[in-house]
Amino acid sequence: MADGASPHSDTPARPDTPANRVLAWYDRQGRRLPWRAPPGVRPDPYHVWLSEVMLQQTSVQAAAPYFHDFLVRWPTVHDLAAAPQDAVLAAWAGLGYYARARNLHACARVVSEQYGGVFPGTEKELRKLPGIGPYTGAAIAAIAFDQPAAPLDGNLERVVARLFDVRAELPGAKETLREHLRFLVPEDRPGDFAQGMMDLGATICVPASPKCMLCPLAEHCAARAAGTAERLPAKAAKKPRPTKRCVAFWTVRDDGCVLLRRRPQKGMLGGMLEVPSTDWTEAGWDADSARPHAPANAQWRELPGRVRHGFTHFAFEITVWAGAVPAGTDPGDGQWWPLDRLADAGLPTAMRKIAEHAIKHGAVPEGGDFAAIRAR
DNA sequence: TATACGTGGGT
DNA sequence: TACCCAAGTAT
Repeated sequence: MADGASPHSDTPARPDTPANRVLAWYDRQGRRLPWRAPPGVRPDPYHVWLSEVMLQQTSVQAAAPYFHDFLVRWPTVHDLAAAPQDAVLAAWAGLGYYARARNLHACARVVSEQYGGVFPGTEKELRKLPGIGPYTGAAIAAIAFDQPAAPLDGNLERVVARLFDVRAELPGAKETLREHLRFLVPEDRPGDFAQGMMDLGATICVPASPKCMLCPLAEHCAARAAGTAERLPAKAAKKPRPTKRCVAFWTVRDDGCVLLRRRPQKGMLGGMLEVPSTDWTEAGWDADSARPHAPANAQWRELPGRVRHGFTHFAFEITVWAGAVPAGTDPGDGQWWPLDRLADAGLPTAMRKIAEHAIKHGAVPEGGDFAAIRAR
């Protein structure tokens, strides 16, 4: 809760520590985020948990609309726990890192069924739940339960590395950073301190061209004194990214349905719907090698161009074949999905691109009014 | 410790 | 265009 000592207050001035500077700065900013409770109000652990999972490796801007949608749809952890997994995955579609959605749902079920819907209030207990790792456990403990925990995310890594001029490479330097951070965390308002540090990293102590002139910690900052702030934290070099290719089969039934298939629970896009395709390989496919993988008998037409999509660890390049099949065609291990409800399928972005590509090239049933079909 | 795992925006 | 980066976790 905010109680920064005002000039007219009888409260003795707080010592000039980095934590107090961050807290004073945090109070001054008054930054509002959808999941942030007003000053002095203890936030709902369900909201804190939901937002923290959505924010894992994800920007505030991307997560915000999903956070809102989830709360409207599933106001309590019991509601989320009672939802079918397919619905949760579809609602998560487009946000990425789909294991988060599977773990979110699993976690909701544990909290609902084993904890009576009440999130545990300690880092240790939180860490046992699916999808809650070192960062998220500490963040929930600090923000929702006022525990003196020290969440260390990408923002904090950067702020702490600069504050102490830690030049060792990440991820190796992480424990060093954690040690430094431990001594900064205040007993009072640890949650606000954590959020203040994250805000600082997001708005002032940014990766390129940090705004040191505006920084409340500038006088304490060793990297600023040494002139190294701009290039910290140091990071290990990354591996080159291969390209994987496939042929995707856009299979349209003449009553206006398209064939989709659910992916296995583990691995890329686990549990999500996809456009059936060959395996994804670096070698790629020619017509003769691809044809046997088609999900149905049809006159296949290769659509012009390629769909390209960038994943974290490989580039994805898709050739789309379109084919029409009659009503009654066996979906095999897939399912027929009405084209005019494709937006409800919850396709991950790569698959949405394939669908848009096919629709753009007219691969829809003849006669019907499918011109306005939109994926997603 | 290293790798798999999405996506969109910024430079 | 290409790379970096974002409130990381699981294995």
